[in-house]
Amino acid sequence: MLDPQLIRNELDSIAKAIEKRGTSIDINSIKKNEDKRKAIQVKTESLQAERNLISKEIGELKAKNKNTEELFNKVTSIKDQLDKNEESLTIIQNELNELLITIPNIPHNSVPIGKSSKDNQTIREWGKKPTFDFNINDHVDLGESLGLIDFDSATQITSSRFVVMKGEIARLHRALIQFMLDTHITKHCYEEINVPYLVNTNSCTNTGQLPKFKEDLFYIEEQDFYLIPTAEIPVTNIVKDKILGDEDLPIKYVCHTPCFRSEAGSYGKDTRGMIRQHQFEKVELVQIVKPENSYNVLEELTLHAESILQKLNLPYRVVALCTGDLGFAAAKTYDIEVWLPSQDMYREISSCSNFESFQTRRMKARWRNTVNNKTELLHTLNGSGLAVGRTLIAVMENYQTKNGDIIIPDVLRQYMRNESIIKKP
RNA sequence: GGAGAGGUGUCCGAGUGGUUUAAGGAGCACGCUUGGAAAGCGUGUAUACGUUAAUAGCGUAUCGAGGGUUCGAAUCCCUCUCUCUCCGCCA
Repeated sequence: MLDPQLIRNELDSIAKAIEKRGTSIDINSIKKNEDKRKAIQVKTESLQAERNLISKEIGELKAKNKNTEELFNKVTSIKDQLDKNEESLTIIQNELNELLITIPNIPHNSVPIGKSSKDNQTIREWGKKPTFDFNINDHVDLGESLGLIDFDSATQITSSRFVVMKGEIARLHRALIQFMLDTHITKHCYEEINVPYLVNTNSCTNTGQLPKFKEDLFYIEEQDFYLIPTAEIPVTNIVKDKILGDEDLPIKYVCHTPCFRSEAGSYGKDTRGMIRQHQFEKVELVQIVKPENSYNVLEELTLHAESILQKLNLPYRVVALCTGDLGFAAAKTYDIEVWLPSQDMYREISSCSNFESFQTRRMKARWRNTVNNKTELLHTLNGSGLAVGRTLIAVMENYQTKNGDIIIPDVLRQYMRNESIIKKP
């Protein structure tokens, strides 16, 4: 949600900024509704004030057993007016809110202008792409010939876009999670937390997944809960309705969860393998910070995610999303893309965003500024550190041998009984 | 799943229709007092929105959430929600 003050006073420049995303907002109906809202609200509040005053007088007179008929008549006519005003105020506020809640965040000045992912800007590349003197396999062939990845069973159990991992691959998957958590906890000073995987509507609205992107989520109608598509939702909502002190900040959480995405509208996309699943695991970094620090923190948080790839020695690049590719709630986003030899391209493995006060305004998450003692909205950031399934794919493909074995990266061996290779049986 | 009791400010806690403008206490902040501290005394101590040059005043809303009754609701009614206790079930 954007600042209502800004929307009121600088609607035109906001509209311009939003247009960079390739979406437009209905300035006229916002303006019209806002003017209407203001007029009705002022009128309603003054009627309420009048009513309160007279009601109090009635109370005082009654206490003295005096006649209240005159005041009674007066207040009755106010009440009729007030009822009408209150009713239309509620309607207009709801209408306005529905409009405002569908407006995306304003892109930061440093975000490159563009229409689609083609216009994203590569910021840096890291690592040396491996060369192979044999015909390489993708993770599907590798996993199936090892007998350790089983898509057929998953389809049988549930449907397509699910996977069963076994033995050393399941262990490697778990090793990645352990390694990521341990790194962020000990090297980058995040606090580990464990959160619910089912969330309510309000939490999803606060972080921006609702109301616009309901079709991307798995919904449990019975209880009106959603399966989380990312730990961002439960973790960020921890600060909902809180006023934090200077000493509480910054908040740095790392959280491992499964993520559930319906992937509606991606039929035919990445149908092979584990790239795009309905269920995958992710280690998520979330920071809640003072506004003045948020852009430095975005750089820092991105580096934290990158460091996992560096330690795994997986080649990657960092891309600044252009205005047209930016997510709904984000003001700025860096995607980290890992090298997948089988696809001969970089694929997204992390997305690090600064949401500024977009989410905290919906959440009412504030801190008390020690300089002026006023409450101010916090800034929120998050990034995958990293998507585990895709990291597993990258490890398998980049570390494969001619025999179809997988070399275990050095940093993971301590989690793998110090073994150095996953061999075919 | 069944039965019962609850949700009031930073915290504890009073409050069953009208000087409640949410009592009282604790905590915290500032001041007075003191050689210093404690005690004591005094003052202050929520959030959001509107109005405003203003973090001054004034107005409005908020006593778990939403709706209703009423001139007037923390208080009465309805729905939901969360917490606690007992029983049942259960990893």
